[in-house]
Amino acid sequence: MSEFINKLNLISPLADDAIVELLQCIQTTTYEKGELIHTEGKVNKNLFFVESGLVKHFYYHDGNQYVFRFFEENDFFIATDSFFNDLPAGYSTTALEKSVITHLEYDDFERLCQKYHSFESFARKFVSIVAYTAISNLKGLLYLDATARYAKFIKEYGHLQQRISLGDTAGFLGISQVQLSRIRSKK
Amino acid sequence: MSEFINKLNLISPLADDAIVELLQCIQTTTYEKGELIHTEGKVNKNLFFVESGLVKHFYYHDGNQYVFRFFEENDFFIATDSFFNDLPAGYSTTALEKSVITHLEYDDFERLCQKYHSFESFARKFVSIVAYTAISNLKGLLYLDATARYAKFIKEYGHLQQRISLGDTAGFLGISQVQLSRIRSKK
DNA sequence: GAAAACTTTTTACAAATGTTAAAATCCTAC
DNA sequence: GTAGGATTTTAACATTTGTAAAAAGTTTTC
Repeated sequence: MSEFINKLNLISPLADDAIVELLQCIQTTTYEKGELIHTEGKVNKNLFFVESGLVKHFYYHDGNQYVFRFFEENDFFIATDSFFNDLPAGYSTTALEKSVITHLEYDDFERLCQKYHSFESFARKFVSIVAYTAISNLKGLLYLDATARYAKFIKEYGHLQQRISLGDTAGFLGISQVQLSRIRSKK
Repeated sequence: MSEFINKLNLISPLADDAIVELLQCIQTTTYEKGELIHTEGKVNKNLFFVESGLVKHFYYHDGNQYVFRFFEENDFFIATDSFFNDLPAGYSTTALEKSVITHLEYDDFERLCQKYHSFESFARKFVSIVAYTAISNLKGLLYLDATARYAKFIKEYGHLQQRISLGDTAGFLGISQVQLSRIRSKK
């Protein structure tokens, strides 16, 4: 069975009736390596969950690709602009490996929130985690130079190092591949 | 009367009984220019609201002061680490001008969430705004150089330009005062 | 297993930003 | 209105990072 419900329950325990209804709403899809899960510029209000595999949020600016974040097994992700503000997504999400993704449509999400207080509580906790993670990342970007950001990346995402290319790592750090290669070779 | 309730109601309408109880919980304090509202390293789980004035989140790294964000009239703010995760605050907040601040203690916040579904809905919306704002800021930091970040700052905070010093602006942009001065004089 | 495609490293040079210190300007208190 | 303090600008030089292109290394495909 899907890990989706377990993870969700772990964040904030759901009432039984909420679980029953939730189970009827979720759907699971398999994406091949390189396949897009949602696309920049299009509204996509789903809540996604990575059952297995690895995905990245990315977007282009001046011809360079930047990577917002990676999501691995048991991570939730959303297209922030769409989910929170009904806007076209500011980034795409693609599978870096063959990935199995469960998703919940936003209309169902919102309905569950209104119908079940326990689901609304989960929703708040979930959004809190999104906010907290974003703010933590924000802090590092202001004052760390590329070398320090790379060290931070290794500390936080070290276990994924083998699965993420140098190009994607550089895109995540906001530096050029050349600079990252220099940093790697330095010590 | 405090604008706190009005702003809160605007984000997500509250049930009457929730408003009555909420009004009994909030407190208002006046801070002089330069006074600390909460301090880095200490847990502070309050939800704050700026009735009037201007404040900044800031912290030090390697002797340089960095500014997370500014909050003006009608803005909410929190010490993120504490509010979401019970951790010591990762930054301090200080008044840049004489400021009137309303606050709600976290225990009251949490109790109101559990007691009133309408308050939990507000809480989710509020946290959504926090998350969305943080992620929007995050995107800019990755790929914009200092000149472009300054342009973005002027666009978003232009109305506050007269009230924010060059030093604080540089701290917000994550660049040295010298570099900001160069950018300003360039055109 | 060889060719093609892709990824990573290296080199050389240019542009952006940091650091330190001094000069200029602005503000405030008396 | 002036002295002293704070803020902002300018200058000179060092360091970091970007860009472009080539070389080296890996992986994929037939």
